[in-house]
Amino acid sequence: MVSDHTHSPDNDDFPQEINGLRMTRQRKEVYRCLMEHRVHPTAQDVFLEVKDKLPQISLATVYNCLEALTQHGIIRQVHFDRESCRYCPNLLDHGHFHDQATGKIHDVTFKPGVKLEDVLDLPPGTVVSNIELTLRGTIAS
Amino acid sequence: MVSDHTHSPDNDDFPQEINGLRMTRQRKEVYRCLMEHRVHPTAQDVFLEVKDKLPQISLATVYNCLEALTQHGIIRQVHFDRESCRYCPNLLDHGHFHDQATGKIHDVTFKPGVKLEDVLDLPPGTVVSNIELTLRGTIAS
DNA sequence: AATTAAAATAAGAATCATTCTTGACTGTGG
DNA sequence: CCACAGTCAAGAATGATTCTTATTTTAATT
Ligand SMILES: [Mn+2]
Ligand SMILES: [Mn+2]
Ligand SMILES: [Zn+2]
Ligand SMILES: [Zn+2]
Repeated sequence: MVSDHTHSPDNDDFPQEINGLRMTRQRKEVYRCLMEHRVHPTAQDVFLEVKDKLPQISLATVYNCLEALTQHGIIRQVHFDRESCRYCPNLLDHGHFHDQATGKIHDVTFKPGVKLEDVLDLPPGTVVSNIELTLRGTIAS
Repeated sequence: MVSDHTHSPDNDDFPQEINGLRMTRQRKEVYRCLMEHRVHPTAQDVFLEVKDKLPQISLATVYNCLEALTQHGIIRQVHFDRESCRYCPNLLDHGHFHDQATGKIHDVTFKPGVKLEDVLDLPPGTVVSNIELTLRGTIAS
């Protein structure tokens, strides 16, 4: 990994640090990949994409980057059954709809003003720290 | 697998067949385990429990049984991130709350009359065939 | 510019839940 | 009794993820 002392093209307009996490070249590219395409890729998908920019990157490093970004609340994991994890840079409360016809995954938001407590029969005193909502189906044309 | 021609104790009041699936001794015990405890066990959990009744059963057979029961709509898989699958015999629409203090998993039902379309911003024409709702948190005493 | 310690990366090995493969067994009906 | 279809057990294979370790990079200091 040859580094340029003066003005590397990766020093773009990109912040050097997010949420206290140092944004290395690898982390920047991984994050940029998620932000640009927003298709909820797997680690493998990200790996193939990022290799264009950083040919020497390894899959393990992609996993490391995704883990670091996740731990610092910059992105989130998305799970579909036991398939490979997918990653999402949308930090707003939302669920995921898997279109079984196209294979695409769409973000799904709650209608404005909706709170889970209004809708679910939770035991009194329940404090919910995390929600994962996954839908599957099709979209009629 | 010694079988009793006359009146094995497993021929109880248990149906010979559910949803077109022949209920063998192994499948009966696996299903009974889920129905009796209702703690959303993993395949490994079921294996350890069922071994009391069928000491020669293998983990692979437990997986086979759980798969057969799932395919015939008798039980359902429950996923928590990428942990081992868990299994649930409650066929009503419901989600799962994972109490992070106790580690226990509780079924969570929707309040009566609630429909997803009332709550989610789904693209028009969306046909939802499957929902998975997972919550994590704690219950204040 | 050189020195140093801490953090990050690359490469491959290890892990482990799950699935697959294969050969043996069971029960039913002819 | 025999053939057939359905099941089962045991272990091998798979594959996503994690771990290990040596190397490289970074940022801070002389
Ligand atoms: Mn590409
Ligand atoms: Mn037991
Ligand atoms: Zn998303
Ligand atoms: Zn349940």
